[in-house]
Amino acid sequence: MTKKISNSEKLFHCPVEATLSQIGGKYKMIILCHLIHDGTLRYNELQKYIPQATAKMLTQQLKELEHDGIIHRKVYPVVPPKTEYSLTERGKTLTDIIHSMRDWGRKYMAGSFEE
Amino acid sequence: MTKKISNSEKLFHCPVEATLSQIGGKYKMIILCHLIHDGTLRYNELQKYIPQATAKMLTQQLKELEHDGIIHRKVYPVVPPKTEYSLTERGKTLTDIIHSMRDWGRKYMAGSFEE
DNA sequence: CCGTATCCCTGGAGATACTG
DNA sequence: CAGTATCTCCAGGGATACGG
Repeated sequence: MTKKISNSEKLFHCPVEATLSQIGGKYKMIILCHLIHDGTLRYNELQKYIPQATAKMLTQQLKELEHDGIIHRKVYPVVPPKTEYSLTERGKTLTDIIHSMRDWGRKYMAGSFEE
Repeated sequence: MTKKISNSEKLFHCPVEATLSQIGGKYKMIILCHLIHDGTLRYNELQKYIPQATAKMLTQQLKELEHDGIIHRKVYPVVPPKTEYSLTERGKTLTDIIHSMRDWGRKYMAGSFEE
């Protein structure tokens, strides 16, 4: 059992670094992109959207986002299991960033992603 | 001598991934942040701003950004050498993204970076 | 379905030394 | 000053198998 997870009390040299400490993880911005678009997503829906991430990676990134108060994890005690991920209020404040990234990709990387 | 450098012709699952393929590198957004703020910076000025990046890493990230047409590298043939980095027109289109990240950091990570 | 636990390997990245 | 060239290491992350 390791503690780790996240860098509170670390000092950064500029605000962008501080932001990256929260959403700079390998798949975090992509996760946020889909959550912003769809509102709520189940674990396996996220897997479908982000097939390049293994289950281990996806789980880890989700855990960190939850730990940092960016997303909310709701487990339904049913069989088979059901887990839903959604943005917290803090998470919703990241919408501007993700939207500007999405818009830039559409405009300047057109044709390099599936429409 | 390896070719590598950059992922043209790769297909992404969403526009955010495409954007990240250009500026997702470890220090790229931080480099851009400073170039947007200062306009033009010399190599050693960037080193001062980003001390956690080694010379090798800084050079590599700058090369990739140049290769992707995001920054411009101007070498002055003087002694001692002088090299200036600045944003290309394409690079300037990333201003929205970096500014929204900077603003978010200031607002929601206040106190975690040197003012 | 929604994850965890292990094993394992590679390439990302640091340290160091050197050059035009 | 502005980089390059090597060597090295370890931890980020993939593959696989299993558990509630």
